[in-house]
Amino acid sequence: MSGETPFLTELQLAVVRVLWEQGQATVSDITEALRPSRGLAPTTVATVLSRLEKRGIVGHRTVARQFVYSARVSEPDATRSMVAELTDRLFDGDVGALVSHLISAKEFSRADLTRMKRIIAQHEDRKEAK
Amino acid sequence: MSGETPFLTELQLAVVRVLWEQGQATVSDITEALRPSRGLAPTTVATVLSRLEKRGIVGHRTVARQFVYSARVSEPDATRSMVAELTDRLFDGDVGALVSHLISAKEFSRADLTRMKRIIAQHEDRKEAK
DNA sequence: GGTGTAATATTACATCTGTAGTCGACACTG
DNA sequence: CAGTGTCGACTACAGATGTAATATTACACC
Repeated sequence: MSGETPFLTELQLAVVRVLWEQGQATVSDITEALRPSRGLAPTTVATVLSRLEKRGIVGHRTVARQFVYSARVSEPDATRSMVAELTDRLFDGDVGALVSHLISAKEFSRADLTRMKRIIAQHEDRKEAK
Repeated sequence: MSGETPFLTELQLAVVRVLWEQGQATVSDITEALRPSRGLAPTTVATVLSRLEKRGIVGHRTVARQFVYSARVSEPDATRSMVAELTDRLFDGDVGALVSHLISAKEFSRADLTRMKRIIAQHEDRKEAK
């Protein structure tokens, strides 16, 4: 189901993010939203959108002669598949290895570690309860 | 120091991995190593290698008229930067958010959670000792 | 010293991506 | 009805990547 892993580039992600945030948006809406950070031509945004549509990442309906785009992939799903993709590539799918890497690789603050422990504990509780 | 984040594609990673594993290797060594999984032409491997060299990911020295390549980027560093890249892209650099996502997104086994806690504890000890 | 051989260098080409210009259609304004 | 502004469609083009064929070159061996 659902289809291939949508791996989004920085720009693609920026565009889809606007859709996630606003629910739906026209080319100009998105161009505007990205103006501060990117300053792209409307045609550029349009091109990106049609390519994303070809991949099934977004869809559109026409309203008053204008395309109103919306995301076809939820943010959680996209995030999940991208993280999964990297986990596969780098850790052969072993999520534990990723976590391990995260913890040992970077200098984590005591607070970070505490937070993680809390997150883990919460998850355990949820499991427990079930 | 060190430079830009080396984001490696699947193929590039496969090639560099051979170098990480074998320390150094010629084009044919790598072609051979990847034959089972990919079956690439030697020229393809050579092309990939020279492109990687242009990016500073690998380097070579000439021995008996043959190029002996070796990685210029360590596996830990490459892994780190790729994970960091994704963390930035998806979680705005918040590693805790990534961990949180990992834990809640996937069904982790009790064992996984335990393992994580152990890893965290170990890390804390190391900090403590310091 | 000519030749075959092995390895590198060069060239090729399709696809994807970032980025955008231009063209054509249509609706609204007078 | 003609002019004009808006939008999407189409075209363009450079750089990266996957994939490889072909050209060149430097040796080692007769």
